[in-house]
Amino acid sequence: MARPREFDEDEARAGVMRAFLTKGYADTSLSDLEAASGLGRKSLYNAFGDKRALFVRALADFRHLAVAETLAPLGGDGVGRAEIAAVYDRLIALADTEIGRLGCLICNTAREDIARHDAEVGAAVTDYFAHVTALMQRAVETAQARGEIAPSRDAATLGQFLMAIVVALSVLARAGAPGETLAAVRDEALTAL
Amino acid sequence: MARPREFDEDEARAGVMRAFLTKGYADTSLSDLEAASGLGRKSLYNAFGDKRALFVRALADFRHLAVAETLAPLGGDGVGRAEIAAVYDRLIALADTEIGRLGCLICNTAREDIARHDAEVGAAVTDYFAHVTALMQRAVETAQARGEIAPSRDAATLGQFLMAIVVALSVLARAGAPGETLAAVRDEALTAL
DNA sequence: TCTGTTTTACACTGATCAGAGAAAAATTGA
DNA sequence: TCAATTTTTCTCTGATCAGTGTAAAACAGA
Repeated sequence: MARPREFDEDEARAGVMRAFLTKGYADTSLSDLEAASGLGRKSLYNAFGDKRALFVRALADFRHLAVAETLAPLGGDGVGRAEIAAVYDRLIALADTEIGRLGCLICNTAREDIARHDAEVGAAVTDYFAHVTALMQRAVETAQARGEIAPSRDAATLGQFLMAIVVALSVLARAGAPGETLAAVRDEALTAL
Repeated sequence: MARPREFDEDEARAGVMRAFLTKGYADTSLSDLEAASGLGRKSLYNAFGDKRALFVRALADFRHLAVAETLAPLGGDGVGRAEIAAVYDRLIALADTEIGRLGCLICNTAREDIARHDAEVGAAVTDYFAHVTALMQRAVETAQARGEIAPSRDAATLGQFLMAIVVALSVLARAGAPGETLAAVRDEALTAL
C-alpha cells in the first residue's frame, strides 16, 4: 500500500504533552514539538494537524492520564474519605518527580491567553474542573452515608472546595513548593472534612 | 537640560502590568507592551530596559498592589480570623471585575518557563508565596491568642493552607469559575479553622 | 520490476519577534 | 540664538515563528 510510519503515535503524543506541560501553548515552538516527539515537522502536521490541534489533543491526553492515574482512587464505587486522601497523596508524590513538577496541563492552560479566546480550549479547562468537582462530591456523599463526614455538610460545596485543593497542590508543585507545604495543605484540607 | 518625558511612568507601568497579566511573559510582544503602555518602543527601552526588566518590574508592581489592596486587611496589628475572611472576600469581589478575572500575576508566572530558568523571576514567585504564608500565619497566631482558633492547631501549617487557598481562588478566578464556587472554597476553608 | 500511496527529509515562505541605529523634536542653560 | 541633552519617531536587523511545497524514500500489490 504505502510507506509505513516510523514512529509510535502514543510515544509522539506523550512527547508533545510533555513539551506543552513544560512551556505552555504559546511559548512552545514547532521546533520544540519536533524535538519532544522525535518527529519531523511534516510528520507532525500529517498525523495530528496544526499546533492548535496538537494542543487540544494534548489537553485530552492529559485529562485521560490524570483520571486514570492521579484521580484513579475516586473512579470506583464506594469511594469515601480515604480515597480523597489517596488522591492528595498521589499529587504530593507526583510533585517529587520531574514530570510532576511541571504541574497540571489544565491548570497551566487556565492562565493562557488561548483559554480565553478559544472556546474549545476554555471548555476543556472548565469541564475538567467540573469533573474533578463531581468526583469529589460523589466521594463526599459516600463518606457521609458511611458516617465519615457529618451529613450536615453540603456535599456540593465540599466538592468544590476539594477540587480547589487539587488545583492549589498542582500550582504549588509547579512553583517548586517543598513537600512539607503540600503535606500541610493536604492535612488541613482533610481536617476540614 | 533635556527634552521632558511625555508620559506618566506609573500609568505606563500599570499598562505593562496589565499586558503581562493578560498574556504572560512569553506571549506578550513588545507591540503589545507599546499598545498597553502608550509608549513607543524606544521610550520603553530607554525608561525601563528590555522586556525581561519590564517583566521583573511588573512582578514587583503586582506584589506591591496585592499587598496594599487585596492583602491589606492582614497588614496591621491585631489581625485575626475576621481579617483572613476579609482577604478572601476581597479576592472573590475582585473576581467579579475585568482585571480580577486576569488572575494573579505571580500565580500565573509560576506556570511560565521563565520562572524555571530565571532565578530572579523564580524567587519573586517563591518570595511572594512565603510572604502570604507569613501574613496568614501571623493572623492565625493572633486568632489563637484571642481564642478564635484552637491553640492546638499548628500556626505554620495553617498559614500554608490559607496561602494555598489564596492561590486556588486566584487560579479559579482566572479560569472563569463562578462566584458560588469561589464562595464555597472560602466557606469551607474558614470552616477548617 | 513497476505502479500507486504514504511518510519522510529539507528547503522555503511571509509574518512577527526582540532589540538597535539614526535623526528629528523638545527642552534648559548659556 | 545656540549648544547640550534627552525623548521621541521611524526604520532596520537578524532570528525565529507557524505552516507549506517538493521530491526522495519506503512500502504493498501487481
